[in-house]
Amino acid sequence: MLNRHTVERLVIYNRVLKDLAKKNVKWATSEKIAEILFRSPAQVRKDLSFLGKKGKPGVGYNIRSLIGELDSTLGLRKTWGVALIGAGNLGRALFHYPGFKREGFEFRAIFDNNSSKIGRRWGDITVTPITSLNSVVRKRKINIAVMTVPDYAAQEVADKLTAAGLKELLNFAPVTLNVADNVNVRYADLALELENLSYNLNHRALK
Amino acid sequence: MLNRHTVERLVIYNRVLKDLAKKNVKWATSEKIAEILFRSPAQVRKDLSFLGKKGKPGVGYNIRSLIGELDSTLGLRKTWGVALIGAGNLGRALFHYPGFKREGFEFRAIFDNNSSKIGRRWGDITVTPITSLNSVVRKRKINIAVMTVPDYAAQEVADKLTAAGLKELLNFAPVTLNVADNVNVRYADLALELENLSYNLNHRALK
DNA sequence: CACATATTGTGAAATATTTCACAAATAATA
DNA sequence: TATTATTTGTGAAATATTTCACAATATGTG
Repeated sequence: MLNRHTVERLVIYNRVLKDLAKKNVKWATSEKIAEILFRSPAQVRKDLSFLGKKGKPGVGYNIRSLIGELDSTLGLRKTWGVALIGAGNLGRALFHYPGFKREGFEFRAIFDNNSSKIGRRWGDITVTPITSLNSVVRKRKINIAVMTVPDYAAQEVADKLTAAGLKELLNFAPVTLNVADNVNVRYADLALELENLSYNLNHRALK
Repeated sequence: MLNRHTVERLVIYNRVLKDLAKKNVKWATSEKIAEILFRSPAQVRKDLSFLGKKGKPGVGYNIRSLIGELDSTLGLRKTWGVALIGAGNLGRALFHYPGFKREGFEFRAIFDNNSSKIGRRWGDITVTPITSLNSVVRKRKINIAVMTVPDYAAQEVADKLTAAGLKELLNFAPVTLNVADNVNVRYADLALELENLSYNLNHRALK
């Protein structure tokens, strides 16, 4: 089992390699990859070494085979079922985000408790109240939940999702969720991202 | 100058403290804060110690004064001007995201080169072609750019933004940007977030 | 084939980050 | 006021992560 930081980097190597493949590049050295990502070649090699011996000394890594290996390790050869919880503006944007389908993530359900939204159709999916969660998760093989609910609702929604057996959550609500150890939450807190930039701005101003 | 990881945590402490303040809690110990965030009390204390001595032994931290200190350090007492580059679905969702204004981030310009979007009004802001970037950045005091442009356009847009003097970028395009050392980029790559979860799913399946 | 050149894979060394542990400081109690 | 309970702030120790450095391996050339 790889640690979180390594996986975060593998995911990025994969993207960079797919970019290079699109440009018809066949081979890349650890130095080349490191240069694109502003990292050290040693780190790239150590990270990639977790995949087994895939590089050729004197030559580098074969991009196609490395992408294949990364896709396997990262679980990107499969299609995963995604449920969207919260049919608001942000939910809609994510639902239409092209990057998801491309990597095998398929929205299969949309939940919202707002009666003005229930029953509406987004593409071929109907917005459903969250009371139907358990059966939908089972029937449509949902693996991942993307939470775009208001902050006050987030913990309760997370409880329901995990009770329904979901273990992988992507949370856009600005709340730290309290979940069991075997549940993974990734936080995409957009305001916090800006606040990090704000610190830099402020620090520049003070200099 | 604090390191990136510390700032990332300060930003989260600030959010947690504001939550507690909303619930009328007046004091919090490092242990309490750590518990909410699943971290160690020692780390909370060490992080907060960068603000100077703000805690009271035997009691903990006064939430109001700590929030004030964090807001100052993080630059959240000021209002920052934000430009949105890319008037698509995701851009629209971010534009309406309530968390930004609350913390003093104000959208003051929207750029898009798509002629069908130029001239449209979002609230009281008109979508403008990116050719007007330099003058708008100056006139409307833009400090931060939020990039929701397609991946193929991202580097070129980043070049223009930095040429216009912007040094803080929040990038939603799935591309590693090549920028000068004095420019900060934060990446919000939504597909990568799902791919991290995918690794966990896959690993569970293999067990 | 011998030699030169390039780059991997990986223990060991160097850095960075986190936790420990405890003296100092505060408050509550008698 | 003395005593007890807490909890901070912080050097030192423990962990974790990254980089170094080099033997091993692949390719190209004459």
